[in-house]
Amino acid sequence: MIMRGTRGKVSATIADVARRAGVGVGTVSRVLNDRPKVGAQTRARVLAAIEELKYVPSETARRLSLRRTQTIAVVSVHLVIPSVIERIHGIERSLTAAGLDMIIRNAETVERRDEVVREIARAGRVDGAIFISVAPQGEGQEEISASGLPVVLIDARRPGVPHIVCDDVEGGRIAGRHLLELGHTRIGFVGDPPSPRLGVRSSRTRLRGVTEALQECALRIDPSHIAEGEHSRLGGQQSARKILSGANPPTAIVAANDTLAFGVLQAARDLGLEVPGDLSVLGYDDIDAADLVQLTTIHQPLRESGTEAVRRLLAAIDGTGKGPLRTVLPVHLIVRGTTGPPRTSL
Amino acid sequence: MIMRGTRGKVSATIADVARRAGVGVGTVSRVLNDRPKVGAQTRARVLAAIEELKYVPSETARRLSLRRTQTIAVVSVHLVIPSVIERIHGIERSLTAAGLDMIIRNAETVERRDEVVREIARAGRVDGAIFISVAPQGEGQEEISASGLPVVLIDARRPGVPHIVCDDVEGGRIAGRHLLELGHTRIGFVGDPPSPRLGVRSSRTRLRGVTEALQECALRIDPSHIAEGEHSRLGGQQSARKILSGANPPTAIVAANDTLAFGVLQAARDLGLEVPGDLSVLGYDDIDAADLVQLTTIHQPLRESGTEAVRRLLAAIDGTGKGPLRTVLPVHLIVRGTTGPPRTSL
DNA sequence: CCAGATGGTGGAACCGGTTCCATCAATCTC
DNA sequence: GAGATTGATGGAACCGGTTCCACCATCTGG
Repeated sequence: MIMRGTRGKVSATIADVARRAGVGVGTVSRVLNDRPKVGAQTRARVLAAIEELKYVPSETARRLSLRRTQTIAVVSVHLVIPSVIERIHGIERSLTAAGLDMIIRNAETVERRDEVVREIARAGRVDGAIFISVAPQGEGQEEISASGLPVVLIDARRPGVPHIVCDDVEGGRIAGRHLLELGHTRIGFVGDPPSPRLGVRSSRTRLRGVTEALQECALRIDPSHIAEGEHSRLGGQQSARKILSGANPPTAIVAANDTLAFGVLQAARDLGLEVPGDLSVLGYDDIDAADLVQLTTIHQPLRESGTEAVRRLLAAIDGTGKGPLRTVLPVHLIVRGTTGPPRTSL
Repeated sequence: MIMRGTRGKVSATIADVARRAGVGVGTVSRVLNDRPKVGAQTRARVLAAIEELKYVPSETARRLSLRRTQTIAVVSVHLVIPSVIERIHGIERSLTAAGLDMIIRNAETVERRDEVVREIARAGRVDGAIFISVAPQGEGQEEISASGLPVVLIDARRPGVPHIVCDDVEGGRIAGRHLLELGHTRIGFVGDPPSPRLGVRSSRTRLRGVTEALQECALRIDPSHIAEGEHSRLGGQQSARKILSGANPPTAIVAANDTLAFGVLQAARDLGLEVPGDLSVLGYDDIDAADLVQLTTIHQPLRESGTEAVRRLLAAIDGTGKGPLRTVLPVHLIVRGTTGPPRTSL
């Protein structure tokens, strides 16, 4: 048994307004959309009728007629990752300002992602989509590009699709240089699981930056000082333990994100290592909790990445200029308490 | 210049399918909605036509026709509060499972809240709304209740509106008892700003629980050991500093949420107090970061509160039974490292 | 003074679904 | 075997906007 529109009073329609004002529906529509060619008195009469009837246009009818949903989809990995939340926050603000709705879908697994992508690709569900740290791939990508739906990626890259990224290589370099300047030479890296998962590789890119910084000093990372694991505190902890229990452990570890860095800190504690005395730890993202535990980290303009993505998406939807395929946002170092000179060099 | 539906190929409509299958639109609709009274062969033919045309029904047209938006609104305070995020996560899961869309609006200020409430109250925007730690008030409340829109509140109470809350009094009691059992007698409390702001009072309710626990032992809280400030780490820090700098400071502090508790920890560090030796700190929420800093806290079923809210809202939308006006979810204590016996009693 | 512009206006057609009603054949009932 | 019931089906009407076209006054220039 389905209940339909029975609740509340049925709101007035544009026809009611037209009748009340003694004009045609076309005229009311013109008034509503602030279009010219409406006499001053007529306009006043229509406005009065709208007021009296407490008329509010039906968004749904408008959408059907305009063939625009006024809604954009945000697809992200697990909704609890702090950096993702910050980005969504930026998106939300811009979208609201533009009078658009946002629906959120999360894609924790590859299967779920493909399902979500397919759903979105269906014509008419949304006017555009923003992907955060996920990118459509394979069949899903084909479907979505065939549908012509405007898409912008954040923290992900895919040939031919506009994307907003932070300068991950530079971030890695900055991290590496900071540790080098402190006197570290044995530097480790804890990252996300590698390749194919959800189509994002920022972890690897940051590693590349670190590597480059070391190369400038003719140093390199011992392969046994690199570990990759699940994007979680536990993952960071396990990776760090593996690295630190080796024969000649590093004196500093760069983590691909703050959550992993927290795990590294935990591992250090477990092993009785003092931070930063015995081990320096450097995170990435500068999420809220980083300040809490005094984590030195690379700050990314997370919220800005969201607003920028919206700007690009709206331009694509309106057909107003394409803009560059890639927008790179700057990052910078925030020194707190988890990095310092290595004990041996004191 | 407005671009209309010009991008991508125009997708097939139900009429195209009907023509292709050589049946009427009514029949196609019946097949689509899995309704009976369709012959087996006819159904097969229709399905074949759908397949051939890659037909996907227009959600917008469906909504207009059904007079249902298949969308619900989630209104929350600041989108960065971790407990809010967790709740939204629960909501998102349930809603997706039910095939509904969710739009998120945040209401950081009273003005913004009223604006959002008004927007939502407009008939036809959404089928229902969930408020998290905010509640419509005043004119907005009237408008929304006049519109007959189903609403469920989480972590907020308003007469006559169904709401999901955790047992804040009991949580406060549990917190109080835990500290009493450890031997504390001078217990302080750091909470959110008091009354009218956004219409939520859980901070005060938790305080009441603590007070009750103390009363069971014929103790009470020294009024100078209570402080209320902004819901942020800084707020907690300032409140704690005020309390701890008094003449006869407490040996333990209960915070109304984990974020405030982090501020309290910071204040303790600033003042050179050892935790839990000189000061025990007890949080509330059990957010992710609580584990990170080994904060003893009261665990609330945050995600579950979201799923429960959706369950209630869907029931209200379908008109299926009203259910109780108030649903209270249980809480429990998680002992970690920030609480211990007071030094004086050792 | 008249053809042609132009501002203002009404309303049909359309967007793409759902639903209800009329119709018709097949089966059931007594 | 006539009348009633039931299953299957087509299609018009409807949901509530937007847009385009036809039409009517005015106003303008020649």
